[in-house]
Amino acid sequence: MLRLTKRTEYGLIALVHMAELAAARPAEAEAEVISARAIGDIFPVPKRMLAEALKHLQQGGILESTRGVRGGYRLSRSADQISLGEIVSALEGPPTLTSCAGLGAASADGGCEVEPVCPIRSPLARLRTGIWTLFEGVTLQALADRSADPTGLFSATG
Amino acid sequence: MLRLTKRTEYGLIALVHMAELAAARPAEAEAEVISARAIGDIFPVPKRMLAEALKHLQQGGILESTRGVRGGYRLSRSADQISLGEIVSALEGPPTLTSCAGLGAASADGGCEVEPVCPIRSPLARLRTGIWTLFEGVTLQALADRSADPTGLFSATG
DNA sequence: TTTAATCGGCACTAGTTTAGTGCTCTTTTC
DNA sequence: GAAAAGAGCACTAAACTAGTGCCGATTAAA
Repeated sequence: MLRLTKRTEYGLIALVHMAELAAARPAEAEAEVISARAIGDIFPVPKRMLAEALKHLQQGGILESTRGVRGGYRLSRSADQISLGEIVSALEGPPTLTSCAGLGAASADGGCEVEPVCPIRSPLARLRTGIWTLFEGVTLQALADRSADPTGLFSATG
Repeated sequence: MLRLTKRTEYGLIALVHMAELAAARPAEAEAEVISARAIGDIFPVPKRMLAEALKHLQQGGILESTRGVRGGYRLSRSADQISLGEIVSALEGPPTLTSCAGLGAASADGGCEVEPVCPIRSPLARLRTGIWTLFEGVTLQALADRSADPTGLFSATG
């Protein structure tokens, strides 16, 4: 039912936490790394799943990782340069909405039977674009700013 | 990954088809019923699943049904009075986005461990509202109008 | 140089959801 | 009464999700 996965939830929790840490730091200070373990100690989430999410975020270019003792993760950019669309895309792939409405205009996994006569392909593709635009317009910064006016979240939408 | 179910796809196909039939009819004419079989003969979709979808739409108050020979379904209102939000809600329940972010502000299935310290509950609830607003703003009429300007779909968003 | 913390990759299990089908009952027209 | 159509219940198989286990690679520190 249009639901995000747990992995995405955990990833978002970690990212928002990192963004809050960044906001509390003086602007000139370099971001310090924080380990998956440290985040897992703060929030009662399955640590392995959290690590899984962080790994995906690193592969998606949203986090930078440092290995070894004292290693960990940090945001690869400032929080206002990271969009929710990017995050969700890294954690569970771009939203497809329907099996046939992939991002490329063409069909999907082996071809859809209905496609030649399908009356909803085009409208659903437009709808998918609308959702995507919504996600692209929300920054990690906006997510982390708890005092933000709700409508402010979607200011970049129209 | 933010995907609609097949049942929803089939339901949407049927609804868009009915809306197109309605558009081709003179305004004063009463809508004729069309059977699940007849729709299934037009579009190559599993007929039973289609029937399942139509049943849900009837229960959701979007379609009216007539039983018996010559029975079938028809739209309970004109296509511009039916929102995509209603349709999706009837076919697969309202979009929840996350397990904890139900429509009622309170928690969900048995209580979330993270909730007391969760940094994303509020922002995700706002995001869910945004998606929901998007869905509410798209009418069946707009979905059925294939020549519509893509941006026209989302005119009711901002 | 050894140890321990940390990320990185592969694989596995159990539970839930989704897709699709079968059967029977009720209603209604012919 | 026969046939067409919706309504309801239950079932199976496949796919996806959540979560865990294990081990290798890297690196700072003792």
